[in-house]
Amino acid sequence: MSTLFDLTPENPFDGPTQPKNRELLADLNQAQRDAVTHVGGQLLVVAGAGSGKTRVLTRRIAYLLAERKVHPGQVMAITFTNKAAAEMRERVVELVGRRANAMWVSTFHAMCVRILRREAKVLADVLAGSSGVTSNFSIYDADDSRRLINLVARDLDIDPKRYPPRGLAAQISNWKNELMTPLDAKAAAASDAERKAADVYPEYQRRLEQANAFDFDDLIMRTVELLRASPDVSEYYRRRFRHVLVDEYQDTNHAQYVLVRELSGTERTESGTEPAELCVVGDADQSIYAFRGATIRNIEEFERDYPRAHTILLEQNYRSTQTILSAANAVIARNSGRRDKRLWTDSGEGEAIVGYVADNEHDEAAFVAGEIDALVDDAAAGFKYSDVAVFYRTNNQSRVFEEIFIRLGLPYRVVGGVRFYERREVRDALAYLRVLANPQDTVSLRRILNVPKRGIGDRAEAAVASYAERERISFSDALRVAATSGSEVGLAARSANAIARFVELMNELGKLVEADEPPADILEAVLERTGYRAQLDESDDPQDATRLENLTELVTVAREFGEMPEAFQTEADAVAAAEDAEAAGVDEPEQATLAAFLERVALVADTDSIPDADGDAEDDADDSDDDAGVVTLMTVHTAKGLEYPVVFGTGWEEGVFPHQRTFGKDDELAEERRLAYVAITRARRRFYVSRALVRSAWGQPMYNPASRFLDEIPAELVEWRREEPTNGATSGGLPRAATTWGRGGGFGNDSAQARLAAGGMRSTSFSGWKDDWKKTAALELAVGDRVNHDKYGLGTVVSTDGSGPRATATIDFGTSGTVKLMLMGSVPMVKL
DNA sequence: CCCAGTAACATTTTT
DNA sequence: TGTTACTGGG
Repeated sequence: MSTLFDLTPENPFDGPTQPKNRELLADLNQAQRDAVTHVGGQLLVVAGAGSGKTRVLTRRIAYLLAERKVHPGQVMAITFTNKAAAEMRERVVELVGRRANAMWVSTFHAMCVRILRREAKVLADVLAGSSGVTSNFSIYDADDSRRLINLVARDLDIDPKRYPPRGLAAQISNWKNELMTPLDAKAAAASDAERKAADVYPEYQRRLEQANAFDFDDLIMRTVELLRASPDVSEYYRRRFRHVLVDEYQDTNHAQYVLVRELSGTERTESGTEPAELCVVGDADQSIYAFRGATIRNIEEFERDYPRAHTILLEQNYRSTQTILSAANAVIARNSGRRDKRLWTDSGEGEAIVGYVADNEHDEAAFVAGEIDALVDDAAAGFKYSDVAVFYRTNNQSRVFEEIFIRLGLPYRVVGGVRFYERREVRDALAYLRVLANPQDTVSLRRILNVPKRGIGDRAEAAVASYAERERISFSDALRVAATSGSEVGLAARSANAIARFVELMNELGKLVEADEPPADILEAVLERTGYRAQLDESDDPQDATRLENLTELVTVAREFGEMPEAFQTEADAVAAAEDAEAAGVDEPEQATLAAFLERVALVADTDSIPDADGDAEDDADDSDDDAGVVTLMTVHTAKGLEYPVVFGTGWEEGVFPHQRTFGKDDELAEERRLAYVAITRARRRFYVSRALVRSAWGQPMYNPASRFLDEIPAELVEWRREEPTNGATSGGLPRAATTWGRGGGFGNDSAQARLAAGGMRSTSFSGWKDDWKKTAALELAVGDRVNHDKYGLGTVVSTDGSGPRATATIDFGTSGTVKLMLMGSVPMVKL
């Protein structure tokens, strides 16, 4: 059975593929081959899940280079993630060799940054509202831009209660995604909230310009504006890139759509440049980012916008069993107005989908954990932990899984949530670097002005801000005035002195930048000289210890970046960057280095570290005792593009998945359904679906009926391991039943939870734990205690957290690693 | 200026 | 229920 999967030519992660040029087409099906070899005009490849879309893209590029003698420098491939870009480049290099490195393969955003930095001079001349922009501009992420919007809204006396900054930010972002200027927005604003946002928008843009900064949306929008405003620039890129390829096309928003159109062109230019060959690959059924501005319209109307476009459908799936595909097909078929597409495979029916109805979320987690245990134990099945993924709709659902996985000692990893570069200490440190690279960066400057505390309080900051406003100078310049003549700005001597010391500090650090010190050294200096590290060192808050570690990690990242840039940017990037810098007249390498590091950090998400099905995650410097890897937990959204032999789809309940918020909104419900489709189609061999009759939502027990998506899976495909009890209180499906189930603490003894409790596993009942935990002797541990754990062996308690049923201890088990364990109930561990 | 208490909030999030 | 952001007292 498993050989069926191993032998499929498709899974691009499997096995070495090194076809010679002639063999670029050998292992492709007809549709794939057509897509690879198609010549001319625009090509739309509608690639169903698992149909080998990445393979088609990479082969097409390889084919262009090897067979059609296209120069690599003429190829631009655009993706959404750095990971996808790196992967694509790597595979093309595997196919045709290193010269492929001369291609531009990058994300939309990275590509735009590259163009904007390169053309900064033109930009300042040509574009209204960009005269303050230089090539060392900062990139503001969502958090930065929200801060700035917050400042602007406050200045405009907008009530943050009625018009929360995040709402304003979202609205402005939407407008930018639609390429709407502040004027357009003003004209279009229909509601009160929109009018407020339209008031904020122009001022926000002004402040961005003043800060020499672009937000994420600007990167795209301003590039479009640049291409439109400057025929020379536009012509340059059109001539240069004769082949434009776009991955995940269904996720493009309007601005990105126009960007691609501007880059590739629709007709011959005056100077005789023909439109580039444009190849876009996507799947409307996997469009799950409409809430961020992605519009299916781009794919659905591709043919209308490009009347001569050719379309190719990839429907043969090389990933999943027919059972899984049939389920996915049946669910997605309920969406109206879609292009009919039915995935199929010749690899056989496979196992039935397994369904489970749990009493509550803890029972559901117990079922999942138990099942994973069984799958991995079953040597004949041959599954490793790393073959398994657990999906949920919202991040907060990960908690129960973590709890039980910890209790049972199942190795796991949660992907998503708070990301490294979003941690406060990391952002603080980076803010220093950004100010050093770009002193006009007001948001970063104000962020670190009094971090660590140095006596520049809110009042002083406000005084400087209003002085800057009054004199129409930047905050940074105002700060310098305040440092020399505090009274001019209206400051007490004490504040002025504090500011003077701060300015002096930044000047000192600035010398390091000018001296072309490597980013890591500058960062070290920042951490030392600002007292940031010292402050954390002195703290006895255990969280601060983690913060220190994160900062050390950041230094390491910077160090690696400085020492071997090839680990971060490819050789071609380096060459092109140098070339670009030269073209732009940027001949200050020290700027380039720090700026390059910051750019990297700004445009990189750390989803890049998702452990893949082979279990060798990039930054998995882990302590795993065996090579079985870890179970991966994540939201369905982050699962897009991935695949696992075994997938657990959890929380398939009305109100959870589909989410409550989407009720009554057809378009959003359709997107939820696509999300369900994505979830199912991630599975290669086994798919599990589960739901809980009762789930605590914000402290209150909620009774949730089965998800409509569950009902849409043909019944004959599902083998129910446990169904909803038909007797008793729950049959009515009324909220009052929730009380019965939620409060009763009882569960049928066929539940996974009950089995777990009865089966001698180290567990007490979950729903009754509030009453029970006191009876069960919880292990009382203190820092420094030595313990012996059945699974991990000898260890030392590093820290403890929580109390009562939530008590946990972080224990260093030496070679077995450091593990966080719950102490409630009978842990398989004794205190020595 | 700092912290602690509390009110308000609670999809999804490639960049 | 758990977290985060703000406010007011010390």
